[in-house]
Amino acid sequence: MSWSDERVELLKKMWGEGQSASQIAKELGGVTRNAVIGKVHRLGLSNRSGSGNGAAASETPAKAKPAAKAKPAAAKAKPAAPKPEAKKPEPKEEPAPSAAASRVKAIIPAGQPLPPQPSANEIDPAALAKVSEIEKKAKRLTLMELTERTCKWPVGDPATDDFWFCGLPVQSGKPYCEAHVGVAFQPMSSRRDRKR
DNA sequence: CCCTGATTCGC
DNA sequence: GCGAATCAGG
Repeated sequence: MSWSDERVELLKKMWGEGQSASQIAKELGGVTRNAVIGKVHRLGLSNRSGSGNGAAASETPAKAKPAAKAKPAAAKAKPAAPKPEAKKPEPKEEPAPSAAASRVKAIIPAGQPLPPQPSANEIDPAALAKVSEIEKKAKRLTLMELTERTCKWPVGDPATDDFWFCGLPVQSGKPYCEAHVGVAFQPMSSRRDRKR
């Protein structure tokens, strides 16, 4: 694969959007993230820290990057209210994307919170807003496309066509992306005790 | 362990 | 110019 004009443009665009090199590489196809980074440098893009070296200017993508394009996503879907438990038409049980990898470790370690039950939970509005925000950028993966490191947050109703998994990069080790970890880990504080 | 970008250097 | 290998950090 060579760096055609179009590919370079896409590279520039995505880099400008704050996409990671690996994501760009994946999108382009036929190149590794190293290739992308190398090209970025050759193009004179790259960092803003200008100095030095050694230290990677780690930037958190999906942060302060208002980009409303890239992928034409069906705009709608009700914000928030993810359904727990994806039931697929197979008599299988919980999603177990680890099939291949297996033996490594459980994808969802015991004690890991499951998605909140819509009826039995109140989630921080800010976290929810964040979620509906990122869901626009979600990869919308199917069950089979999930991997050990894609967000497994279910969106929509499994019984309808509108069902998919977030699919964004997970937050190290956890089963969900950053935003979804945010709501999944909500401490049940908003539990005002009902004084019967 | 996973990830990120940065740099080097043989091709 | 290219990108794998390596480095450095989170």
